[in-house]
Amino acid sequence: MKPEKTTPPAPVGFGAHDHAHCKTEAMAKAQAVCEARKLQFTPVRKRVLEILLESHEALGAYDVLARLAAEGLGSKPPVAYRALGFLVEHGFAHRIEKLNAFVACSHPGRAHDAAFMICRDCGLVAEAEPQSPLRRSAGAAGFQIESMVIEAEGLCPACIPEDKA
Amino acid sequence: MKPEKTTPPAPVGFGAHDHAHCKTEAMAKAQAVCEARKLQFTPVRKRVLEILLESHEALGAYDVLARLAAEGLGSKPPVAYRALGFLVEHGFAHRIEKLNAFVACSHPGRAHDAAFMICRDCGLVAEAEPQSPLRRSAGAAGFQIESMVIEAEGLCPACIPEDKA
DNA sequence: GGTGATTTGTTATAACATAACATTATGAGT
DNA sequence: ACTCATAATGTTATGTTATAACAAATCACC
Repeated sequence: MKPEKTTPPAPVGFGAHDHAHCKTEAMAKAQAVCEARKLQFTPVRKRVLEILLESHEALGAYDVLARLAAEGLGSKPPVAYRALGFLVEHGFAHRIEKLNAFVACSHPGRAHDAAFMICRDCGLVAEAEPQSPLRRSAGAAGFQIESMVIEAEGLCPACIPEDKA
Repeated sequence: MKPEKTTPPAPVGFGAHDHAHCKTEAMAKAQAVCEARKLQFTPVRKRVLEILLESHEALGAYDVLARLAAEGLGSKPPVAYRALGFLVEHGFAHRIEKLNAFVACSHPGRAHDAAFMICRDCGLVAEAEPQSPLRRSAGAAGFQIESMVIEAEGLCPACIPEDKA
């Protein structure tokens, strides 16, 4: 449930990693991308990304809103939804459809499809490279994919009971 | 020589097909599976499946409910949600997370992952075989997948503008 | 420092979903 | 057929997620 310290292996989110580094790096990256693309990385947007980055759990828009409200940064749903929309639109966060919730992106900056593994026990969400053949088979069917979500729900390594590992 | 794929997992939903056959076959299959598993294929459940089968568009629970209500089969949300839950649980329908909506399953009877291509223009939803490598890479990461959704949104062959085909 | 676009604040409501409990139907055993 | 247990449906109420619409403030740029 609680990440320890080491350096990040493949699927980001599960297992030990330097989460402080994880956060500061993501914030720095977002900052840089916003400057490069002349996007306004406003206080609300910045704070929402920080909130998402605090853990690898997905947060609902209303969870985020509650945090903002507690800090006097906005108290009505559209404030949260707009900030989250901005973050998703520019690749700093992803929406997890199965949970109606949001997670910070594990490698922002470049556009990419994403695949997620969602632990139904501890709530951690790990982002992986999708490599889905669906893009190819969609092409064959004449379908033009504009966005794709891949989400798997189950048990993360830490939450699998001893006798079933 | 290139191994041409013939018919097998052609994405069901787009393109011309004998939809009447599509419907009656799916209903017959559901009927048979229910008998085999001693499930109660009640009027409400049957009717909801018929409603979903009327097209390859995804229907929201409240759309389904409106249809039921018009026929005197139930008028409160739980009626629709329960019937849809039954159909999804037993593989006769799928939930499309991106749309908060439901489609009839294109090949019910056997348990299976599903991948969907959702046309944002005409609303048709085609079901394809997923063949996602995520199951393998999840295994490598020690994650036990219990359910998986793959959903691509874009334009179906019929809705792609001439000049971009 | 004016101005046009963007962002935020706010009200109101729409859309989606389920908890809890009463009632009715089913079916299994006698 | 009767009874009990189980499963399904009906109903009330409410909870959760999301957006439309418009006003006010702020920003980017000349």
